[in-house]
Amino acid sequence: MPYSTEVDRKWQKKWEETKLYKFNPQNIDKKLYCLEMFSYPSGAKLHLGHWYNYGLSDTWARMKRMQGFEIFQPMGFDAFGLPAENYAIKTGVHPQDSTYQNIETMERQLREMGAMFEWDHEVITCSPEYYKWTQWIFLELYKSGLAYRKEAPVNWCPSCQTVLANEQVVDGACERCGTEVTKKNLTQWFFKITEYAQELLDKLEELDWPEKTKKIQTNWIGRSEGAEIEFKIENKDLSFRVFTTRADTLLGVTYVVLAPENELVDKITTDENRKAVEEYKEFAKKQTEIDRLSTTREKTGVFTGAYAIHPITGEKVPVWIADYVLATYGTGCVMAVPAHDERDFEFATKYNLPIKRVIKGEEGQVDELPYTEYGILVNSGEFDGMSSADARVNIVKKLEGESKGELKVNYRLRDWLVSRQRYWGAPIPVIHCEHCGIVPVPEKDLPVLLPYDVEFSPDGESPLKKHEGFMNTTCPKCGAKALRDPDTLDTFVCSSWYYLRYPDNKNNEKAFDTEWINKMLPVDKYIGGPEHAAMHLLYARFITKALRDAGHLSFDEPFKSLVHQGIILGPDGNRMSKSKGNIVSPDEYIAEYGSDVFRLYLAFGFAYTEGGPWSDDGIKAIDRFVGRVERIVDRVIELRKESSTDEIRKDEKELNYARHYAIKAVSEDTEKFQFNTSVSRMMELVNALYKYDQETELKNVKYMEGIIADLLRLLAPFAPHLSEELWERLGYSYSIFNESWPAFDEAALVKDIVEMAVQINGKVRGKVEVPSTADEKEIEKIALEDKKVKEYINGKEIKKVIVIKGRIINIVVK
RNA sequence: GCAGGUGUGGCGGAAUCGGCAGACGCACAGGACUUAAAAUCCUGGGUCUGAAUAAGGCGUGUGGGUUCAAGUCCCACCACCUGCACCA
Repeated sequence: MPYSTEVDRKWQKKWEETKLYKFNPQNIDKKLYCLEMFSYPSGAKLHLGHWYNYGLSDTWARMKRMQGFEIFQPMGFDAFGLPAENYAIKTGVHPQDSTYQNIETMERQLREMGAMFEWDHEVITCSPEYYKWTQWIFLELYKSGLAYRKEAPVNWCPSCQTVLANEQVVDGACERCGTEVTKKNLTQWFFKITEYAQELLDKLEELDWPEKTKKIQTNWIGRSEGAEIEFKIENKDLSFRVFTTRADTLLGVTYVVLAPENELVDKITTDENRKAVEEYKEFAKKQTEIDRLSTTREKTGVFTGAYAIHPITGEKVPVWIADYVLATYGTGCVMAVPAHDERDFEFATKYNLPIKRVIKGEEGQVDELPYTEYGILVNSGEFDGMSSADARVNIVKKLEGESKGELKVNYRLRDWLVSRQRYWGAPIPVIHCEHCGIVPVPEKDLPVLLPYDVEFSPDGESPLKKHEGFMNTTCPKCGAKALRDPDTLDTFVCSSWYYLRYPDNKNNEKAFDTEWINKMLPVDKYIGGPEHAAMHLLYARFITKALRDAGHLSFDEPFKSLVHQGIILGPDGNRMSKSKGNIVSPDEYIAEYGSDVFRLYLAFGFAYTEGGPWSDDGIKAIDRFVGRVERIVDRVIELRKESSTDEIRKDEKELNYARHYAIKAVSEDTEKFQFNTSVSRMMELVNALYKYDQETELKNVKYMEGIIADLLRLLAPFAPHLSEELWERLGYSYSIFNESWPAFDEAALVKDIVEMAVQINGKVRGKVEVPSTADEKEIEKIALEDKKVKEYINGKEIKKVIVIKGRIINIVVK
């Protein structure tokens, strides 16, 4: 039958019945773990982005299979999370019901894609069998001291009366109602990812990841080398430390600034200044995200009335508070050097604080204040004349002797806030007991089940808090009445370990078997969107390292090699969105053309990592190409009945060249996820076959058929159903995916005669044919004797002749 | 503001280490087949000057540079995109 969705269904059924793609653990030595970022079942359907990600990853994996690898390619669902809950608030449909319904639809669509997914290994993060182990991981981290609780400001929407996740804050406003988001202090759970900051940075080097992504992580971790320097408070037994990268400017300090939230503030504020300080703290707290993000905003602050003692000069410097100092970075205190820092300069100018130059530029350099470059120290006593680079070390060394300072590395990375005051997530498995404090739920009592009958309309409190049956429990330690933790885990926790569960998803005893997982992991190829560069990919790396240190696995990095697919835009060149009405939905196209045509278009129409605008004409072109392949297969079947030769003549050699050129290029390009050029090379091979059919009177039909068979082997990963169908039509045995990937013959790629361009003074003026065996001298001779070339060089002096074998001849004349 | 990326025909996009720019395809034009159309098959093509299958000029965001040779390397700039954003 001609290619259609019927063909798709026929082969999907057969593949499933014969369990063709089932991973065989016996072949563990050839295992290849190919993983795509699993999908979030919020929309009811699979969208184009899923197809682009999964379809072409499957193409890559299929080639690898044919090259002899044992492929493990699982699929699952990242099923907890806010969209399902928001949908529930809007429509009243329970998140669990809508989620499982969406999963069902998406599973069906994923099957229709015809990928090799191991459905036996599916994981769904909202199922108790899965989140039991998410909770277990939380407890493992708690045991290792990597999970802790502290009060922290969280995003708060005053209109919805609820806490928002960072992703829900769009440009400082609530994603749902547009109200400006403020901060609210709540006691929250954190994972101590900062403890791994250095390793997360160091190990990036050895990963086969896009450089861009590594750069994003490097910036996100934000390592900064500097020093901590201690200042004492005048007349009090109190001190604080500042973090600075410019210890060389220490002698230029004219005041110091604490973050308004710093706990020292209350202790040092004088009575005269207390009112102003309290007011300012209140003002700082009310700052909305929008205000804070505004870069044009003027700096504000107030004097506390207290003075600090300069650690070197012993001078008094005023202590201010200002919200340009962040409580969460460094020590939450800074030394202000207005002469050499733009922010301090602006602040000092506004509040009439002294400005003292301590660095001057090199001779002749413009060094107007604020001068933030390195230079030579002045006004710095014993350090005068020293370079900034030397001074920033020497000054700290001097302080070190008096234990008033030390060199220090700081990171921009913050600990990961994992608790959410939301319903649709994994409950945090701890119990709060009046007598024993925080008590982890014993492993045997896991999972802490998420109850179904919960009122989840938002009113600022965790929905679980209102569920008495859930909240009330007994303390596992002392047996007294106790309460459960009402918060749920950030969904990024669920997705930070799913790749560990896939290979051992049925394990009831453990999250995974250590020995087995050490064989199956790390993931050999991970494919997904670049939007996860900082969050998911960093969290997953952290969880892997934490579990390694807890003794549960023995590898350092979860994803050896990473590829990001690009984004497919609407036909108008804009990002697809409902409001723009430019959404392309895969289903209609698949119904019309079949899933292979759809996949093949995705492969051919875009540079994989770039993406680009969708085009209906493009998919039609692929439909035509598929027709051409089908017709040439039918043609050769017909030719079997006609007379044939066994000779390998010039035409056969030419056709063979096209074959091996295609094999080589498709192998190399597909390996690199360059699907578009791979398809181009197959088109060229098809064109060559048509030419042979058209122009060669008496054909070597056997030879032609052999080349068509190779074409189908190359095409199989790109158009699995079609290729399987045509393979069968040719009478070959099931399945084409048990065939091995064709190898190319270097000898077939060597032509007897090659054409080379001849340049005169860098411009192409002619072409010559030279035997491929000719050496440079001979090539030069042939070129110089060429009639056309002679005309150009006639009467001119030949200065130089450059011959690049197989490429070009350049004759320089005067 | 800082960091990174991109810029190539009417369009999607190719071009390994600096070596014939525009592979492959779309759209377009011409031809074959057909009563006709569609489909199919073949041919053409960066652009400008030329009747031209003659010859030549100009061409990879802009301006310089290195080189026998630059889309590719170096310097400066422009536009768009992404990430971070008072990080001391």
